[in-house]
Amino acid sequence: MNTAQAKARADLLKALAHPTRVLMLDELSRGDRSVNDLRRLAAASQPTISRHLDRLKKAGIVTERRVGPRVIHHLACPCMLQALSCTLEALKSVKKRQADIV
Amino acid sequence: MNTAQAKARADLLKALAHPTRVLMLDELSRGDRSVNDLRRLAAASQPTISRHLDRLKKAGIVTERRVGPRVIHHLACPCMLQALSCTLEALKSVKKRQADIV
DNA sequence: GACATATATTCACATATTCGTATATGTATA
DNA sequence: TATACATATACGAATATGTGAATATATGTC
Repeated sequence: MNTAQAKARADLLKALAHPTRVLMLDELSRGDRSVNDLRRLAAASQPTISRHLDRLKKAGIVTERRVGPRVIHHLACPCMLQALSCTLEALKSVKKRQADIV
Repeated sequence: MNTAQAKARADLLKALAHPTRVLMLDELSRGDRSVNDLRRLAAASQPTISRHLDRLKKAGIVTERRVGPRVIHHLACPCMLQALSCTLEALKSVKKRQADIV
């Protein structure tokens, strides 16, 4: 892997690497959602949610379409869900190892 | 998914989300490596490499053992490689979508 | 013990990220 | 056009992250 490739991958991972965005992607995996829908998930202000979504859009993970006054968001890269499920497995593995040491 | 779970997952993703650490994990997927081995991959100083490794260790993704004067690093969480391969697929998907628009 | 090699830590600084408040924009409806 | 609702952007402050230079620590060899 070269440097440019590594940077592109790291940028994609960064786009995921925030608790609020993790929650958002998990929710979007169950269907398209408006900004307000997603806002209810996280304890954050509306502008904050809007910016997190913008980040996901810029990374190309999420797309949007306008329906009346709302902007509906769609998970354009379902493959990124694998990265999420993979963190769950990793967490289990880390916990298990720590338990073995103790 | 609750907030604590989302934070734990995001922390794990953050540990991966840096070009140098992406390169390191890719290299460690092919076998255990010393700090100096990994240093050759990335254009960074020795202290910088050391701290990136520390970050991976604290996240539980990498373990270390001392062999003589060297510290050998081992990928303890091969499951995290899925997150890496998944970014490759996502990058392809994003590029394809952009090409379709153009 | 003196010295070379391998790795870690401290420090100071630059940059990036995240956030809420305030404000602007877009859309629908009366 | 006036008003309400949904979403986006600008701004400034707090915090986190990344970095190299200098230095400290650990290990092996002579």
